[in-house]
Amino acid sequence: MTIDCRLCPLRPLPAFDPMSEAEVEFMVKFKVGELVIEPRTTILLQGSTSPQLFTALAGWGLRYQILPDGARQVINFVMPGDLIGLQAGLMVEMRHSVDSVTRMTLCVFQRRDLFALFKTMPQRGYDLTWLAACEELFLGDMLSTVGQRNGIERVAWGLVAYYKRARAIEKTATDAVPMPYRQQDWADALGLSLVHTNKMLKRLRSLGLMEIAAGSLRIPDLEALAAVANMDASRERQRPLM
Amino acid sequence: MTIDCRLCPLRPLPAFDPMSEAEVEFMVKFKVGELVIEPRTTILLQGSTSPQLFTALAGWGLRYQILPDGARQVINFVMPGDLIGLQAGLMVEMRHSVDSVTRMTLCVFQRRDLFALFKTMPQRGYDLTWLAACEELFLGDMLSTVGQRNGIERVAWGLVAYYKRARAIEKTATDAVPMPYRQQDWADALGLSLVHTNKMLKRLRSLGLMEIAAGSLRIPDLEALAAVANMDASRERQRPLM
DNA sequence: CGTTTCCTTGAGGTAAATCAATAACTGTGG
DNA sequence: CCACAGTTATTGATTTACCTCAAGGAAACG
Repeated sequence: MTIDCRLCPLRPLPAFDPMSEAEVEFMVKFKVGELVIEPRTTILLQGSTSPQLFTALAGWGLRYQILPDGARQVINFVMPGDLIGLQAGLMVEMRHSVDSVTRMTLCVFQRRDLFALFKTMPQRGYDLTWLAACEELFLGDMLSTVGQRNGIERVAWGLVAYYKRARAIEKTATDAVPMPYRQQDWADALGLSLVHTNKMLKRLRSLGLMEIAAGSLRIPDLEALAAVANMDASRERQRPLM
Repeated sequence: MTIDCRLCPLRPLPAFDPMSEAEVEFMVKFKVGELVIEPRTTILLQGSTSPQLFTALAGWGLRYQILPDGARQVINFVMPGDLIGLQAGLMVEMRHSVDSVTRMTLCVFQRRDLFALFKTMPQRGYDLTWLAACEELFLGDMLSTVGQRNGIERVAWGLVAYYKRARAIEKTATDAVPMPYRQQDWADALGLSLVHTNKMLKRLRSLGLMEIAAGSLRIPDLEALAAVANMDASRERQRPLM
């Protein structure tokens, strides 16, 4: 039994653009099923091709690339509402892998239906491009962080960006967001060693700027942490949901 | 006097996907003009909005982001055939700037015509998404480089990636490609200091792996340089041209 | 309750940053 | 054609932020 797009629990969230009734009806047909993935399982493998693409409906994942020498770069943290596998859907093969971290539920779409989407529902094609542009924008910020910020700034930046994104898809009013990721995941995302990441986190914690406990992250003063991160204040913008 | 899309000098190049006659005819109407930009001039400014987007028809540019503390991250090197300003076209404001490095000629498109493109020429909408996905893919590789590779690997990786891309749009059969960028540009792209970049370049040069002289780059043995870079051999894939 | 995984902390080493100064270009006007 | 000013490239000396190594402690897990 799968969730009907008409009743999608994500769409009403503040993170996402509203969708017309016609678009929702289209998505109902576009969605061919749901996939439940166990924790720490590979969803898409670097170098492979996939006949499907997905939207994360629930659960948390990890997008990463492995270099020939075995080093891992975490590209981003996959949250509910994120599109997975656009590369595989459009181009020939994936250049990064996607793993689940918690148990995940994915909406499944067929790659071969993708062109029909552009043809019969241009608004959705436009949204898809928008989504790809969002991703590009985020990766640009990430690149600036890893390329130009020092250790403490990188960690602070990562936490702020993560927190903002996670808050926008949380239904609850608490100031804590889920944090199912390991310090090693953060280290690989920020281009730091595990040890150094740990020390920077300790510093931020002792400054009272953040708290990670029991699988959740709390940031009492987002402005203050953003100041440490050497980043502008910018609120999370609404984006399309596929 | 502007170049007719039907006679576009870029489209026949091996770097780009072929285009149907109907698509070319569409582009003729979509293109509203040409813009000639002097060297070292800002084309699009971070934080601004633009009613236009562009395709680089000739010349070389630089896409970069400035952090609050003034640090500059070069996002990529803009070459002929590259789309400029998709972010500004889709979303509200640019999160990075684009500068010319040499004199450039740009094809100009209207942001307000963008949705019509999706509506009347779905294939072109699809191509645009593909292009955005290409960009995302590149930024992922760039992120892995800056996050995981050391100095010598970064410089080698940068040169190989640049060379492959530049070769695919060169008409000549020489093994040299234009190199109008400064070492400072490379340093800001790779997340290294100018001094260290210089030392790594010197090392690669003394190993006979590359040669930069008189504004052009020569790489006698691409395989060898790629080996230093800790990267897989992968040839440049054809991509859409707007 | 033993085993594995993850987090934490200290010590020492190193790649890369910073500082500083000179050399090689590039373009401009006399 | 040369002198001059302003970039850009090169090199050496010194410092430091971060990495690696190593080992103990705290959860998590069957």
